[in-house]
Amino acid sequence: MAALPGVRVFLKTCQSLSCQRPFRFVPVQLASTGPSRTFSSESPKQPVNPENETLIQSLSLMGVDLTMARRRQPGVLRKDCTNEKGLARFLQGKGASLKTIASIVSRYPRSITRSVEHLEQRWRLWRNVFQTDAEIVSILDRSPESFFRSSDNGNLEKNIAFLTSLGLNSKDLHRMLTTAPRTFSNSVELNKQMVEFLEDICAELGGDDPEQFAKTVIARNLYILIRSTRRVRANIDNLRASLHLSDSELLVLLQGHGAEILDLSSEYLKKNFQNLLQKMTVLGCQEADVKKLLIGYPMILYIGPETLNRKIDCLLKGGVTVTQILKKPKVLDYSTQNITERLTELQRVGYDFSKNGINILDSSRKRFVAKMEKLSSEEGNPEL
DNA sequence: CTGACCGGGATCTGCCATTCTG
DNA sequence: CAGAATGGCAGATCCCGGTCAG
Repeated sequence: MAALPGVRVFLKTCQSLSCQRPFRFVPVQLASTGPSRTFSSESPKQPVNPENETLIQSLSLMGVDLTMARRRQPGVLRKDCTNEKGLARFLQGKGASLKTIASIVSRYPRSITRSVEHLEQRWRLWRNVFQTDAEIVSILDRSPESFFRSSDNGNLEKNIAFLTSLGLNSKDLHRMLTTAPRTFSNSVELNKQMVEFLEDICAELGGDDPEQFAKTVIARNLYILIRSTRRVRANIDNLRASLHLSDSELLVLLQGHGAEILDLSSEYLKKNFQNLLQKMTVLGCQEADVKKLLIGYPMILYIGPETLNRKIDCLLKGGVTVTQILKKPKVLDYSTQNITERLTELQRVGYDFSKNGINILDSSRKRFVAKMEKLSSEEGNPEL
């Protein structure tokens, strides 16, 4: 937990921040020497500590949304020493537009407290994973917090080393830092906890290669490391309980597509499961059918109750049977809109699902269109 | 060539609560 | 104590195409 006080001290001392003091604004406080005065007049403790006017102006000039910044990290706006100019120059040098920079500072004001040395070091570390500055800029634009929330570069370095040591290759790391950049701001301890947790799960379930297991789960679900072990555990427990899975069945599921739903909010997962069970029961399915469905296609739990029901109803109305859905649940992967359109088109040409199956619903748009063209032309020349 | 099977790619932040630190 | 750092949460799919057996 105690993450290297030494590193932090070091970083602190080498920050060369530009100091802008609102020299003449402070005295208000200092002047209040008379104890009685201070006591009575300051009762509504509005300006405990006033904002740094010079800083405010500087930010304003940069186009920073002060209302937003104030709402997010009011303390930053009161600081005497900040580095907004250095930050702006630095980011510009990396190819960020002024608008992007303003947006970054608006959304994560603390970014202006980082020194250029610190920024350069952090950037270098990110460049271990990314090939270009542009990639990093686009992520900062998306999620400034991921880059700036932690000032601990040592920790970041250790994270990269740790994640690499798990056997994640550079492609995995790249995807991870792209899609779940927060992972790299977690303390290594936190990330280790999750990995150990996964390894324990594997061992508990009688798996023989916990490390491989953890790696597989993480590679399959890059969001795992920004979730709490509590959540992941709840999801695993729920899956096991609701599906009545044996240890080995569960192990297989988690290493397979089951991994992809582990990061869902556990309440959401539970709700979706209950809805699915109910829906399928109403449609005449046995629990065993549902279990098989889920083992074969866990991603179905990703779909919210309303969407799922709508899709299923839509398919049924279009002439698809429950049995066909059970056999080819991947058709639920597509949007209701997409499904509806295809069903309509298929109906128009008299496509027979009972004869041809429903695989046609699970194909890319390009392939579907090509197929439809063929069907229509055959309709035009019946002798073919 | 065709279709079934399968895996992969995109996407996922912004806020609040708690704990640490000077 | 203020501010910094860190942990945790809610939100909620869709689509494409390589490959291989037939």
